[in-house]
Order: sequence, then structure tokens, then C-alpha cells
Amino acid sequence: MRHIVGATRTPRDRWIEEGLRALAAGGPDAVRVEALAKRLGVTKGGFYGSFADRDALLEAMLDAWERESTDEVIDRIEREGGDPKTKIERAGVLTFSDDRLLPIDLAVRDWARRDEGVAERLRRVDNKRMALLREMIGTFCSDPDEVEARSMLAFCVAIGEHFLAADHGDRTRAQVLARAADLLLNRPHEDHNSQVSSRVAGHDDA
Amino acid sequence: MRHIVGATRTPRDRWIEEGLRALAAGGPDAVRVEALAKRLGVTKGGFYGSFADRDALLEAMLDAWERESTDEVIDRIEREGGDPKTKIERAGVLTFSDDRLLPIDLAVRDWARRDEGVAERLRRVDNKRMALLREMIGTFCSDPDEVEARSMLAFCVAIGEHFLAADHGDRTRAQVLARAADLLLNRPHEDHNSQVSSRVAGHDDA
DNA sequence: ATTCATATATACGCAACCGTATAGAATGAG
DNA sequence: CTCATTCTATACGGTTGCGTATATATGAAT
Repeated sequence: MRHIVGATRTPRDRWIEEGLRALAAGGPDAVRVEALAKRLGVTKGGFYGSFADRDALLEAMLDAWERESTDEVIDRIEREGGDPKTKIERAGVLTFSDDRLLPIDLAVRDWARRDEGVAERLRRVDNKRMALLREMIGTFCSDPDEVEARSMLAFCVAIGEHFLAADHGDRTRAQVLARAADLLLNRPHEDHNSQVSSRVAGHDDA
Repeated sequence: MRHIVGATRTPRDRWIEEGLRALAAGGPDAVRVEALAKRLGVTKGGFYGSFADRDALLEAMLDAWERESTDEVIDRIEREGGDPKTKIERAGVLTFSDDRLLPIDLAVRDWARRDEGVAERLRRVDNKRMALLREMIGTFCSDPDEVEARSMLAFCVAIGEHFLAADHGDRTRAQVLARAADLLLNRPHEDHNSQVSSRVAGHDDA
């Protein structure tokens, strides 16, 4: 057994961090005290000094996730500013492309379907994100009902994409997503075959 | 203890059925042999006569789900026929509004993120559904890239909707979904305030 | 009714976890 | 150096769940 000598104080954040990793990898059931301890190179002995029980850890994990997923992300987006439509994409990138946050996010979503407390937290987070989306999309779309519909479409794609296993023939998922984004953001799309067709999205008929 | 006298042969399907119920309610970890037995009013004694082990049950469950989610649903859609755009909605209803299949579907999706075998099955199922969507959407949209994008949007909404906790202010989720469907299907939308504005979707600017 | 096959009950061994109790290091103060 | 504080290792009891072994009961065939 190896002793990390210098650091007497290991815990709390470390447990939470490792807990979130486990959550991301295997869902809430995979957050097991003894398993986390092993991954941290300790035994569960010290765990109960920092947390009353396993549930307390889960709550702390959700607290950390909620804070990190809203305030921090939104702060960064607003701080770095930029074009409205660019902001949407940055918000998407920060939330839904982050290697660390994304898997946690997906795990929480599934968890929320079975736990009302988790669902409530997720609702808070999602409402903040939706507010952001509405704001962005509102800059180029006047009908409030349509703003809402497009915002939800955008959100659903950002999430649903990761729960979707379908292939797209010759196209890559990224290509299809790009085209979907063009549609939602009402943007002329680039022709990925480097031809010249390019027209405003959403108008092939009637 | 109550004995269901008439039926000597209880199992296989019953175990699978109850297993799928457990899967829907609590994910794969909730599929526990002894718990299923209790719900079936028996003990786990007979289980291992029908299945080699728990994994065999999980495989059988996935087989049943896969068959039920593709062939059966698609057969019904094609059999009952109708307008192409109507078909999309019926496909959506059959797959994503069915009280029985929907929760299983969602559970499988989360499961697939952690199990490559499940992911492969889901890919088969999703590809069949996507083919259906492409066909339907292709009837009113000529650009193949846009067909693909719209199909994926539609699919993502159908799934992502259930992983989304956001509210929509005054609107109900159903209203927002209806409007989103109008956008995707390139359909004039009905004004839910029973006014007369109604125009072709997707054209508020440019 | 007797017999055979099969489904189920019951009992075991085993492993993974949780939470608690207790003893032993490590760190900082005196 | 010694003491006190604090964290950690170890050990224990209890629970849950898997898979196996064995005996009993049930339905069908003779």
C-alpha cells in the first residue's frame, strides 16, 4: 500500500470529483463508496468523516454539478461575449462538448427520470440554458412561439444527439448536425461539397 | 403463498416481460432476479431453468425489445397506411408515446452509452426508424442533406424531449412540440389562440 | 393411480456494499 | 520530544444479490 505522505487532508472535493467521474461512467448506482476509495488510493475509512453517508455525497455531487453547469458556464459565455449566434454555439460547446461535463449531464438526465429531487435540480439548470437559447434565437426570430419551438429543438438536438445511435450514410454526424444548426439558426448553409448552391435554409418548397 | 395452479409453465416470457418493466423503471441495474421473482409471485428457483444466468435474461429482453420496436411498429405503420406526413406522426406515436415501449426505449438509450452490445442493437433499431423518417420527410423536401438534417432533428426531439426538464412559461410542452413539428414538417401552424395569423413555417425573416 | 418430467421452494456459499467501531499513523503545537 | 487532533486502515455486522444444489409438488402420460 502506498501512502501519499504530504497530504493529510484528502477529501471532500476529491470524493465529489471521483464521485462525478463514477456517475458519468456508470450512473448513480456506480457511485460506490468503497470503489471511489480504491480509485483514490485510500480506504473508505475517512469517507465518513467528510460525509454522513452515501446520500450526502450524492447531494454534494449534485450541488457541485449544478453550480458548475450554470453559473460557471453562463459566466464564461457572457464574459467572452461575441455575436449572438456565436454565443449559442459557444454555450453549446461549453455545455455539450465538454469532455468532463457532458457525460455527467447525460447521466443526470437519466437519473432525473427516476428521482424527483434530481429532476428539480435539472429543471433549474435547463431553465437557465433555455433562457439563454431564447435570448439568442430571439435576435433573429420575431414570433415568440417560434422562438420557443426553435429553442427547444436546439436543446433537444444538443442532448438527444448523444442518445441517438443512427448512422447517416455517407455523411458524418457532425455534418448533419451542422446542417441542422443552419436550419435552426435560420442560416444559409455551406455546401460541404464546395459547390455553389447555397441558399437560405428552410426553403426548398412552397 | 399462493399457487397459480393451472399454469405449470410460467416463465420465459413472463420473466422477460417483468424484466423489461424493471428496466424501464430503474435501468439495467434494477433487473434483479430475486426482485423479478417476487413480483411474479414465485422464487428465483425456476429462473435458472429458463435462463443460464442474469445476462441471458438481459439478452433475451433486448431481443424482445428489438423485435417489438422495429418489425412490429413498422409493420403496423405500413399496414395502416395513410398520408406520408400522417405516417411520421403515427410512427412517433407508436414508438414514442406508447406507455410501454417509451420508458424501455429511454432506458435502453442510456444503457447503450455504457455497453457496446446494447449500442449495436440500438443502432439497428434507430437506423430503421431513421429510414422511415427520411422517406416521409423526403416527400416534401428535395435536398437530401436537408432531409437528413430534418430527420435527425425530428428524431432528436422525439427522444430528447424526455430528457429535458425545462419549462416553457405559459406554454405547455405539448404546444411547443406541436410548433416544433410544424417547423420540421414544413407545415403551416395553427394559432393556438384561435386567431388567424397562420403562415408557412420557418419564414419570419430574410 | 403410478410414473416421469419439469417448475418451484428452500437452503447454501460467496461476493459486493454500506455504515460503525476501534486502533494506529501522521501533523502541528507546546 | 510529547501531546493532541485528525485522518486513515482494519475489522465487524448486516444486507442484498447471484448462482448452485437438492428436495418437493404439480401436470401429463400411461
